[in-house]
Amino acid sequence: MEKIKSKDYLQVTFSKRRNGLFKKASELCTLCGAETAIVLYSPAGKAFSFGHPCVESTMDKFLATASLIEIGKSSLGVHSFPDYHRNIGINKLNRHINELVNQLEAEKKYGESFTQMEMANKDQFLWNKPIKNLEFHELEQLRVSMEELKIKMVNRTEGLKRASMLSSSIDINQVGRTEDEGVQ
Amino acid sequence: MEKIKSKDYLQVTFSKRRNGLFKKASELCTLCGAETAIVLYSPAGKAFSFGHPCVESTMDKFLATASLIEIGKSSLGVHSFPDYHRNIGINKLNRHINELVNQLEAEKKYGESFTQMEMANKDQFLWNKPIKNLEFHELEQLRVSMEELKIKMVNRTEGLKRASMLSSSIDINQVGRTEDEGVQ
DNA sequence: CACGCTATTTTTAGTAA
DNA sequence: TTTACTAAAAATAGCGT
Repeated sequence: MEKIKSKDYLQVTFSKRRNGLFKKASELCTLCGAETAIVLYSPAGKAFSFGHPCVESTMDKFLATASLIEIGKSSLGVHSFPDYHRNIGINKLNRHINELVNQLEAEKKYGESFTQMEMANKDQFLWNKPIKNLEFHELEQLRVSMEELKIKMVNRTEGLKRASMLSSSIDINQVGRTEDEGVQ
Repeated sequence: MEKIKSKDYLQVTFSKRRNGLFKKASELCTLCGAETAIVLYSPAGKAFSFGHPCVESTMDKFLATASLIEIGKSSLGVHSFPDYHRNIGINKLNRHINELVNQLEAEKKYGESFTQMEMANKDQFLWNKPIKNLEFHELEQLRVSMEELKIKMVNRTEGLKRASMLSSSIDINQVGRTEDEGVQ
């Protein structure tokens, strides 16, 4: 099976097979209640997408758990391209993946508390005033607030560093995790 | 076509059809040289992915252009589910998309400078020492450093707020863009 | 690009391992 | 979760509109 050379046939084939692929995906969704996200770029550079319940939610879920891992770093390019369905080495990778998932979940928590800190903090007004204009007791309050933030940030960056160091040694194109995270 | 009830058959069917889907995708890639990203969550919550040249690059490309739009918000659920292949309303959406793309590019910049600030700042040692142990001039330096960070953070949260407000008014499940962005 | 048509190839359900 | 087998169902190429 090779790349089609005739531009006309290429377009027609792409169009047909795209519909076929999306139909298969939709059948899989209805039949199994699976969550899906598909992104497709035509040879002309046009984007098509399909998702259930929607592209973004599924992608987000994926990015939230597997994200920092450079999944498929050299993945389906060239050498392993025809081997998408093989089942070798998956088990070997599960340890790494689980580590990463835990890593990332911890990371996510920091991220959430961090965001809350940014947005909804009761000391928000302190952060929005020029420091020059603050009274001394306000300054002290801000200092405490900043120190809290500092801790969260340090933890967060440490988490990121650890996660990225871990992930840099992994190279996969298909990942199955074993437990957790019920659908919905 | 309905959701399979028997758990055993559901698993088998999912496994088979997942392979079918990935095979179709890989054929589409070789035949047409298309870029692809597929993410699948099994009914058990297990993640599978396929991508060419890799999941991340294709996703990134997609997210960079269409991202914060809640693509397929009500997408393939119920009403529009069988209409995955329709091609209506694309032009109407392009304006929104362009707005969002600009929004996101600005947003991305803030995010990057913010991350740099966190991680690679030359004052990093200040952030890693207990505040109690800092000399006065170091404290002053840290204060400046924090004030800079504060500005970035405020900008960042403002950007996020604006972007999410914009995106909440859009609702599509398939997007074709008309110009730009040649493949590769 | 989308659609109809049809011979041919491919995929799938159902079953069992 | 995967594989093997087979009859039945579906997708596709190649053609034309």
